[in-house]
Amino acid sequence: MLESKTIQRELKEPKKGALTRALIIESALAIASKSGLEGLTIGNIADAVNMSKSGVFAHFGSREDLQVAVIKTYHENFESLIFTPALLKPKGLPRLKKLIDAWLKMSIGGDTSSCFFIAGAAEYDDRPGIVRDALVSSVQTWRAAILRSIKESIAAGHLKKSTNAEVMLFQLYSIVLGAHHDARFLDNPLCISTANKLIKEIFAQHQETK
Amino acid sequence: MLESKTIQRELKEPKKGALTRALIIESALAIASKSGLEGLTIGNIADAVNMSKSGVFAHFGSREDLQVAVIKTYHENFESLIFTPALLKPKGLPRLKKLIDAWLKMSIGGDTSSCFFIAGAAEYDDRPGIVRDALVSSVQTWRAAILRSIKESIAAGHLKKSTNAEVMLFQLYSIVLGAHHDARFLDNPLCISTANKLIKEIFAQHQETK
DNA sequence: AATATAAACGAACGATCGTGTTATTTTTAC
DNA sequence: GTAAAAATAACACGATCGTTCGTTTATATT
Repeated sequence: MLESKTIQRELKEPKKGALTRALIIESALAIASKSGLEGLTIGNIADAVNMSKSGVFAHFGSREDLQVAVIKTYHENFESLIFTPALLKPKGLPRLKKLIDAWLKMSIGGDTSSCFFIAGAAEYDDRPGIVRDALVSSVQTWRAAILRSIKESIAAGHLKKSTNAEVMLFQLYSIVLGAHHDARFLDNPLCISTANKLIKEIFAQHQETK
Repeated sequence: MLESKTIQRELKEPKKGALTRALIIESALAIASKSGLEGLTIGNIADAVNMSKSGVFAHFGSREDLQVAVIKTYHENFESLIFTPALLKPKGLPRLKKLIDAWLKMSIGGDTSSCFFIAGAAEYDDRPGIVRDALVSSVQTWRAAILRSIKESIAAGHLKKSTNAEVMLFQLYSIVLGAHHDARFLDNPLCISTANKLIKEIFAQHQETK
């Protein structure tokens, strides 16, 4: 139509292809959140967006490239949902607490969705390839962000100097993994409060004047 | 009934079928340890044992039943490798430490193998069916054993009375999950010593006279 | 040795997968 | 408005999957 055409021109040039590509990824994200990255097939995505398999396929060139694109988008969403909001908190312990808190809350995800960084890690821990590489890269970025915040907390005097940042990262990360495990596999929702309690303990442990 | 007759026969002299069935499971265990339970196919098992697909299939009736049989066998191996040896240690903290220590050591598994209870949990946390049910059942049995040992430690005065056994179970379990994650996904072998250090800390934390 | 039962095979099935090839439609550019 | 370009569809391919079926070979019983 002429109208939409004009409007599209006015809004710069988001070509049609880029739009449907984004739509495909969005739909793929929903599917993968429910069935894992390995549950993604060209066919079920095509069904979800009412397109032909070849139509979907043409946007990415291979299933693996599509999976990587999904991971990349998830990574961006993760940053704007978890990381960026935490930057509003003051550097140091407040920001660190916010990072972990928001992540824990999101990683379990009420109904069917779960955190890619956790679910994907298990899915691809023995499956080499670009999908695993993309996952590892994202997870390492996320871990580096936590680590940085821990170190800032130490530098700011919020945590004691003797704290080993890497060890504390492992502690916090393990708790979230444990909560994910208990919630998703064992269907035990109680674990959330347990995880919160333990996270609080970890912070306290690293604050004690020694 | 016919069943009891069959059972009696099997108990007397193990027919050929039972032997090859055991051989198939053994081979399937090796494959699944490397590629996960979902990496098990009738085809690759048949190749591994030099049999036809239909020959392998006939022993189980379905792929799912085969997977369940593999889990059951793994569970038995786990008990005789991790659980039973720990019973030699005196009830209480020594036995608990042995349980966790042996499990951590085995769960990472030098080369390619990983713990079914951990890898399987992630694989089937959103895949209902008899395979998931078998996994959950095994994991719950294992967790119950740890929990019991924690409570025995409290009763024996090795751990302080105020210790919440379920919370401590969550702590220990999370550390092992974290070690598994770091070792298998991030290829970071350093995590083993970190995990050991933290497990020691957890024991110490629950020993403090408060 | 003859016979009955169990075990294993080989081939094929229907389904689904990722991925090409080719044609058609839709969008963009002039 | 028209031509070039991009997006999508239609169709088919080879591979692999779990499963079924009829047959053959091995084992056990009498």
